[in-house]
Amino acid sequence: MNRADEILHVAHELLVERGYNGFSYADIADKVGIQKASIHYHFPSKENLVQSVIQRYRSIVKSKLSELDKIPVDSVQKLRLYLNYWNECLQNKASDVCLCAQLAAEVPMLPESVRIEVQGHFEELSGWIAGLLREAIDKRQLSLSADQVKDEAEFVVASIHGGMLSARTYNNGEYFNQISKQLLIKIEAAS
Amino acid sequence: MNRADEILHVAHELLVERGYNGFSYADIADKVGIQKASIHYHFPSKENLVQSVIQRYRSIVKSKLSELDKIPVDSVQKLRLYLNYWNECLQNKASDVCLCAQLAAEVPMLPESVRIEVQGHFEELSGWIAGLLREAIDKRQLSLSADQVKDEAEFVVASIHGGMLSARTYNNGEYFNQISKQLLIKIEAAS
DNA sequence: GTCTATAGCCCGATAGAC
DNA sequence: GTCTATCGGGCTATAGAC
Repeated sequence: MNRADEILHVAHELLVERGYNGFSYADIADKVGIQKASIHYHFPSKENLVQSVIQRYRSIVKSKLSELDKIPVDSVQKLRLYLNYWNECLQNKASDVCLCAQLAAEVPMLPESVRIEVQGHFEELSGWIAGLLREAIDKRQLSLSADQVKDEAEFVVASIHGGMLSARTYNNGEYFNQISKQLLIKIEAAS
Repeated sequence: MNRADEILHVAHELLVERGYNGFSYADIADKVGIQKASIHYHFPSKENLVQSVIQRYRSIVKSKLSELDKIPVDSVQKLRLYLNYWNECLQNKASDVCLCAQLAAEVPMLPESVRIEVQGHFEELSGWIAGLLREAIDKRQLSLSADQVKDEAEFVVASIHGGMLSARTYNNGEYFNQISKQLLIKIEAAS
């Protein structure tokens, strides 16, 4: 891992833990073991750095979701695998939420380039979930009309992000686990 | 409204918009039309000020919820009224979310006294919703076992807070409206 | 690429006059 | 209660040596 990647990795951790306004170049420098000024060589501004962190995150998410898509299981099971991934993260550390769910709280203050990336992730995630729902409808595993799919997908996204917020607030990943179980029960109830 | 209340009111607005790390005494001073130092006379530290803002918020919430409890409608309708309240807030301004949902994202960084207030609000809200669910079960409007009530209430809280996050991210209160509609559909489906 | 040094600004908080 | 002035420190960012 080269120095730029190292900085992106540490910045990601700090962003998830503390948000845009809650971390500084000094924090990164301490963790990486370099000086503040060296970070500016790789990423000229904080806005640029954070945008790069999110772009990297989004590309990782995209590849993980397409890996999920390749697994030969039904679409509700794919959603279950996505929820399990976050459940494992949150059981280890209750504040280890999705980067974009974390930054969503700061959206009104974020530089525009960063805000656009956060919105982009939300759209991509709800788009992926909408795809799962359509697949389940086609296979008669779900009885939902086509014009309800988008709203249902946004509901699923909101429940997931809200579950992360609850786990973080109570400092207990088990809240996310229970909330995601309730979510799956409700989705499967519409079958 | 005396000066202390005025400061609390403005600090609340700034906190909801920008979070704990996103606003300063200078911001409050500008909006109220006084000097920074004057704020310290009323609230010696930022931690103290924010704790006071949340305590005031929680007491207002508590009185509004007990007003709702007095209305002679069924419990699902009470939840609908709670959701409608937030829906109106978010239609006017998509970033006008619950103070504690906003601060939840910053929980790992908050001073302990503030974090405790945020957790307290979460518990109180989910407790109120659990009460509604039990009432509906007693009246045979909902078929849910007693040991599912707490998880169901936490799920409702998470969906609401996640809906606020989505409205803020997309800068569009309509997202909250749709998400809260989906939530009510799912709750009523279990009847 | 990384360093030291520093500019320029904002932060929370305090002292003391009025 | 509110003011002016200021302290000590943190912030992002830049300049320039190595």
